[in-house]
Amino acid sequence: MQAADTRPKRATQPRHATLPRRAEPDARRQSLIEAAMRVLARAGANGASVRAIAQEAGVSPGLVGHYFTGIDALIAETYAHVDAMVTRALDAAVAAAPPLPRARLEAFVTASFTAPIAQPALLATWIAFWSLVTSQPQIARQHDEQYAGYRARLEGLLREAGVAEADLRHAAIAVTALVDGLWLELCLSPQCFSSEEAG
Amino acid sequence: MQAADTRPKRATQPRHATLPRRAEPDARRQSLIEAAMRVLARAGANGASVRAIAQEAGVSPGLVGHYFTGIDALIAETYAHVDAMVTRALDAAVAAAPPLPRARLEAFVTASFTAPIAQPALLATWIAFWSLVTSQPQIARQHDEQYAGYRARLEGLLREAGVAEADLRHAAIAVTALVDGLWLELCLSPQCFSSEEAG
DNA sequence: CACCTTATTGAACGATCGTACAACAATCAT
DNA sequence: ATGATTGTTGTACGATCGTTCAATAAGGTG
Repeated sequence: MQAADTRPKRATQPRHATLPRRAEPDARRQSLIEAAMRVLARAGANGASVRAIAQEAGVSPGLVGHYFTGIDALIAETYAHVDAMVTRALDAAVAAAPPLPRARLEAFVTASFTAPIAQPALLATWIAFWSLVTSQPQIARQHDEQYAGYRARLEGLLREAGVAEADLRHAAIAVTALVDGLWLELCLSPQCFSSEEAG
Repeated sequence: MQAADTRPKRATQPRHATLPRRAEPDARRQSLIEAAMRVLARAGANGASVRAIAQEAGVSPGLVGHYFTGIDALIAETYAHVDAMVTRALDAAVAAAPPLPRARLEAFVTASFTAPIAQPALLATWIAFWSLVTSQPQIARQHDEQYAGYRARLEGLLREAGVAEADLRHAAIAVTALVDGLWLELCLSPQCFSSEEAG
């Protein structure tokens, strides 16, 4: 099918000093996911193309198709990676708090507005992922699972803090919504707040 | 420049019974904005192209460039239109409430989860707009203005309800965040709630 | 009627998109 | 060394993107 012409095949562009030319598959996958995060943060959801991400990772565009079924799968895995990072940061904050239930809950909430979480750079990842939720059922399922995990962790903290079992679900939903809403406002327009508390 | 061949120029596709062939400019603009809303709701942010919107409106793709400077401007105006619709619905709900300050505030909040506001179809408009906020300063300014208007209206209701002047700003931000977070959860995963209240 | 204005069309352009695939290169087993 | 395996490249393809623009059609004015 291809128009078979001269076929110059030599590679010329220098790699920008990241991974060895032939890396272990896991490291390469991770490298692509992290490149996707950087491109999403810099260029937004519209600019996160296969070519841009591959160039950011210092590899050829064709390699993306070798590790992921498509660009949507890469974005989904990027979201899962960010979600895991957030979960890790929150768990660490809770573990580092004094063993009082109330303090652990507050550490969970305040950690959502500091550290590696509250940066507007992550917003583009969420937006790119959300834009796939409505159209792709598989993405919707992934979103439900990750959100359920978040709420389950929060419900555990609320139970420790003495919230009645009947109100547990509503309280977790409310706190989640409040945190998400504040986080969204914080990312979209950096203004006065970052020291709010809830309860 | 064009390859001048036979030039068959007759339009063949029947318009789907909307506007006269030559409409008043304002009506045509409105028609394009509403078509953009439908396409955003159906195909998401990725599928909202100039051609898809023009076809939905029953016009030629070139007409979009005649009424808007570009697709980003069309999305921005679509967002402004949705924002105006939401504002109108909220004001109507407040006006229809009993004249007690508390009842007016509750009407404002509960109206955010009913009527023409709480439908997941609007989420795609917000997402498409948010994806432009980080990269386009003009869009960011528009977002700030519209959000400030929303908060100002809410602050007025909170002042009537007896919230202290010092806490007014924080309370408005918190309620806004809570409403936005709940609305976002509601759109992303239709589950158990829609009868929550705050205060 | 002719004339002007302008809404509208349809096609073309260049750019970029996601994906596929044959060729190349690096590592490992033998 | 030789061959097998597979990470990796570079390019090509078809599709679609946003935008532009001469040509056309419709309405208003004289």
